[in-house]
Amino acid sequence: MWKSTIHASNILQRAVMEEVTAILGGGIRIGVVFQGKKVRDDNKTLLQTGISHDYKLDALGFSLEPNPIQAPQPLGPDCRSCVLPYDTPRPLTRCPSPATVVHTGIQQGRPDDHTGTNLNNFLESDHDSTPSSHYTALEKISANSRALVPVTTVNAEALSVVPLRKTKRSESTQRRIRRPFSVAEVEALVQAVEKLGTGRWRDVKLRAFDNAKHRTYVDLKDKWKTLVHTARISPQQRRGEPVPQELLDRVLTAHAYWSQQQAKQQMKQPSETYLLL
DNA sequence: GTTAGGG
DNA sequence: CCCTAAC
Repeated sequence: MWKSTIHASNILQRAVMEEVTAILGGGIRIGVVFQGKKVRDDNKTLLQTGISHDYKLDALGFSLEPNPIQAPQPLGPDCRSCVLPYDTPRPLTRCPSPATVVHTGIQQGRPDDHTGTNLNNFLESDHDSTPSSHYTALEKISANSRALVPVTTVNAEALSVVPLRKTKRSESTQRRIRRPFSVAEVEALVQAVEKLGTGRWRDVKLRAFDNAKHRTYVDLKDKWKTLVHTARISPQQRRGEPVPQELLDRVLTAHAYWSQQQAKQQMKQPSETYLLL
């Protein structure tokens, strides 16, 4: 009976949680959340987002984020343990960079590229172990610092229901910081997959990202999944540093090749399971 | 520990 | 990215 209530509260709770947790150290920002998804103010209108002012307003929520200048900064390279012992709503435990200030001009352009351009055996091994790098914060800030607040009509009810309770994972595992793949990394991934296929991520990792501590084979597998998707959508729908079309083409080619390859292998070994039956 | 997929 | 069922 109270399903709808739970739903609404979950959305807001999660929204607040995510914002307060992942962006600490970022700039002050008021993000709008719709159906559990943050609404990017990129170039999409509320309408395009699905929010059309009269219904589903209960699915709208907002989130407030701490100002970077005020955000605590007594954190060292490893701040995974700076969490409050109590069920506080996600304390400021990130490792933001104090000196990092919003570069109002970075909007779409990413300050990312800092990775060597040597494709063959690039492999970054240093600047990756420091979560305090400003990239994350900068990205978020530059991405959308223009606070938009069309949350006027939000039901006071829905808001009041927000548990604002303890955040799961709080004490334990801190969500890893976002690290967009550079074109160089994509190049290495593609090259490795073309050679090893899409079912040996462990090997792909060892082959092309052996010294990239922050890239696990699961990450590579996930990245490949998004690359295939990216290659299929229109260039206009893609985000982040554009990946050379040439690479995306190779992704589709390799994906098609290994897909058939995988199908053939399953044809020869229908699993000895029922050979035993 | 590694795969494979959904969340 | 995370979470995890399967293996």
